[in-house]
Amino acid sequence: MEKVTMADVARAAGVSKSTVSQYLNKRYEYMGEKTKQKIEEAIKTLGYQPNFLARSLKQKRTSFIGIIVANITHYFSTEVSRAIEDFFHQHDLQAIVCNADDDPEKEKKYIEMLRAKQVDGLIIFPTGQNHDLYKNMVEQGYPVVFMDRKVEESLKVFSILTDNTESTYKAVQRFIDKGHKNIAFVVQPLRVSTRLDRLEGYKRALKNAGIEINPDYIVEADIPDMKAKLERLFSMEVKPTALFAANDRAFMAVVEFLKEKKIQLGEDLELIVFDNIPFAHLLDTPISFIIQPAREMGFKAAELLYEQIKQEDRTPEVFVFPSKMI
Amino acid sequence: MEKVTMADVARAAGVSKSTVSQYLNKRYEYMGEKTKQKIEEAIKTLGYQPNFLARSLKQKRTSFIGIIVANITHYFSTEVSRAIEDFFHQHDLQAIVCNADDDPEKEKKYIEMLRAKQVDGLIIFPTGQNHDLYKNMVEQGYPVVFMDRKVEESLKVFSILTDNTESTYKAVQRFIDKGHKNIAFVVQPLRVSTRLDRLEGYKRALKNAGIEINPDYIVEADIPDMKAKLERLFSMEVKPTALFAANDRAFMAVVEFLKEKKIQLGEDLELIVFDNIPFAHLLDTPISFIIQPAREMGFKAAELLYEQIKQEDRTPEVFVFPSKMI
DNA sequence: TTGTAAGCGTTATCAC
DNA sequence: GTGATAACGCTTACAA
Repeated sequence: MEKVTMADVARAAGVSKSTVSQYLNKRYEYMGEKTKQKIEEAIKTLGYQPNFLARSLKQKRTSFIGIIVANITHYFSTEVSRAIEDFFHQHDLQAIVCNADDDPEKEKKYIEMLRAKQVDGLIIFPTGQNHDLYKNMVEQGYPVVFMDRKVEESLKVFSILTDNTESTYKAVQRFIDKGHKNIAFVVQPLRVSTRLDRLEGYKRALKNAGIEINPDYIVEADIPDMKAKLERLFSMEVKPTALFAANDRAFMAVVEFLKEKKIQLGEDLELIVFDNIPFAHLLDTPISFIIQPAREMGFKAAELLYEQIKQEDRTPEVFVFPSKMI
Repeated sequence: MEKVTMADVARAAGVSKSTVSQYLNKRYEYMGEKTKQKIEEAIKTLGYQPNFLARSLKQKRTSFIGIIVANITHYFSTEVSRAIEDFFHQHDLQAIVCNADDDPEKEKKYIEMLRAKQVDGLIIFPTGQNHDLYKNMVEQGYPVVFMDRKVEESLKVFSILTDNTESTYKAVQRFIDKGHKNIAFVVQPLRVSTRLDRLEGYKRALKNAGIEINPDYIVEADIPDMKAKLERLFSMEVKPTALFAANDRAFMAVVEFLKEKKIQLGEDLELIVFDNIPFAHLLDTPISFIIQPAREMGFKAAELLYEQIKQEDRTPEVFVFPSKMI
């Protein structure tokens, strides 16, 4: 195993550790040409590999940043993460992606682990249940950016969101314009702000059109239970003619259900989904998607985090990126 | 920012650093109950968070492992990575995923970076162009497992592969059984073993059936150039009636092309793809997929790496997981 | 231009 | 049971 250390190189080159360190950090302004060469050679022959851990300990930065995703199975999350990774790769930082799996305990564990391992900052898709932790980080001035979901208003933090209510409102409006009256809304448990905001948009659109909100048309269920609830929805006397899926996972559940029941998309039912799915353009079905500008959002988050890491002070702000329907 | 260190806790609790360390490592066999409580209290009031970096430096392990993926845009890669992450999560190690983007230079950079940062081991989807580096790691006894693609035979390493040639052979055989004679093979540059092996299976199947291999039916191109080459393929006098896409990216390019040209899948052309794609089951098109047991492969790789990390010696071996067509 | 020595925050080995 | 003290491998004043 590797054991060659800077001291070995120094010895081999007949110089001191500090000189080697200078060399490694490319500070050869005032370095003798021969010293430089001797070091170079020693490194080669010994096969020396610097230990960044030791450096990090000293410098108090690891060039790692963490991304804690509430649920990685949302395509949106992976798109955003990828954008963040790309940004940091350009700045020679490495992103570490952790999946909290919608579990606040796991989220907590990850936040603590990453902080213990001294990552330089965190971008979090919050589960929303760890306010104290969030607050703690913010108060300590630890670089952090929240993504996708709101955290308690009182926390002064950088957040990146999309216009959930607005976009949903417009989409449902579209259904209404087309003459739909029986519009279903399918969503996972309303624990998080995105889902609540989208529901709000749905309700507002109906209200605005003078359509009564029928609670039976609002299907709230965990993915495993969704099928059963959909079963109930589609066995109602007055079946919905349009359906809004509040995210990609809900959408998947719906499509699977429809396939099974042989309900024809476009004919028996119109569908709008909040979120993009990979290869959406491959489907030649008449589904509309509300697409968040994932890459832009990711880049912005990365940029905001990077500024904090570089200690460029700036008051926290919430950035809202509008989504587009296609 | 956080600055509370073990020394602070020790001082506050009126004990020595070593005792605190004992406490943190849950070695309270021989620890006075009151000392324990004093430490506990000091930690609480100071809000002490241990610094794992320092510990890692001392213990020479970081509880990080790296995954270097040749190209993360292959769905297979993300499936495998996820399985690996899951495995290590159970063992309290964190995976760091890096995307080499099919670029050997980038791969090299990542390998060096991760090793410099002292990750405990590496699972690599090799680009294949960094033999010296690979060799170097193996010779130094650094824990490493190769995934998906073969590296030079001479290297005695753990590898996880699928039966590329066999599976392709069978698939093409199926085309032939159905009466197809003009079977195209679409692939990205034949730089890597998987693609070569799949091509080998294709050729063998044709040969075995006494069908002459027509080089014009073998489309080898980078994704951006693929469209042009497909254009050429489908403007031949004798158009292919069946097409084998050597991976998901090639498949995507093909489907886009077909859509544009309004060529009907199933009617004008039959399609088999090597690789799964997300939501494949949503498509109600008559496409066959050759699916690698990604999770199993990932778990196996993780397990093999973990054994190495735990210093459980074992001679390197190549594991071949059969794929299945659906 | 190069060397000395003191950290960085832990853990580990011994004494006591 | 607990505490000095020396590592771990590097960076960084400060000296020389």
